[in-house]
Amino acid sequence: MRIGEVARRSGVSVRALRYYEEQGLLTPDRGPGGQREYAEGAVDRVRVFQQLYAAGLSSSRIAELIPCIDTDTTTAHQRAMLAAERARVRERIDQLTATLARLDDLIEAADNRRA
Amino acid sequence: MRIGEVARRSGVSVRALRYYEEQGLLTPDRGPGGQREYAEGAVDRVRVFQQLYAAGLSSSRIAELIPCIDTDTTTAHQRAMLAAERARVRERIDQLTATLARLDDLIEAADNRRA
DNA sequence: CTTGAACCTGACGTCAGCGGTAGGTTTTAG
DNA sequence: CTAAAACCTACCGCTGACGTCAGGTTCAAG
Repeated sequence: MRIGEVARRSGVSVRALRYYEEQGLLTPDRGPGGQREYAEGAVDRVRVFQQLYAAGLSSSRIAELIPCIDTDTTTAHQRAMLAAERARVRERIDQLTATLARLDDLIEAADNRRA
Repeated sequence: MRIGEVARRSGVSVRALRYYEEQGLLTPDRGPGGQREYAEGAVDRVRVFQQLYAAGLSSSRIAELIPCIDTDTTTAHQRAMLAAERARVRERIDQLTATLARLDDLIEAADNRRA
């Protein structure tokens, strides 16, 4: 599969895919003409990357997590990182939930003043 | 209250406070020597700003919301914006919750492989 | 009255995750 | 065989929320 198809199927830009490679997240093979050749699983992996990016993880963090995704062994360090990132996401959710409540207050107050 | 104290009490940098002013979020008075003089409520307002920034709102969005915070009337436009931002935060929470589940999967898998 | 902390105004630097462009090569369709 | 679509590398640009000087002013303490 070439880069354009991966882009279409995963919903990210070609540029983004090359960027991911630059960051060490993807290392596709190269065809005889030098073009990138992606394995089937690439599309799913890109989707995972997008999800982790959306969760606020940096490229380097995601790179560190890759062995947890596709190897058979995990080191203590990797497990600790997973736990740490989980905690971060958890905190973020809690914080956003608080913000949501704050916005609800503002909305309620605004509605009252309209009446 | 001068800028340094506001910074300490609100937990942001002096630079950030000047930036907020640049963005129209804060408009402190000026003392005779040209120094910024903040009212008591400034600290709380800065905390609200931080919360909204953390929720992914931009400076200009926050600036638009300010009238909802401290005036007595709100326009339909402002109420619509509040609702839209609320929806955005809600979506973000849902997405993060999905990511959390994903991380939990990874963690469980990692733990199994360790055993 | 001096000195050092805190303040002021520019203005440039940073970082991340790409977007966009230039200039050239490879692949595919007809 | 040709033309266009898709690909390549290399590089500069962008945005947002500040960090970080530089060079000068003001304030509080002794």
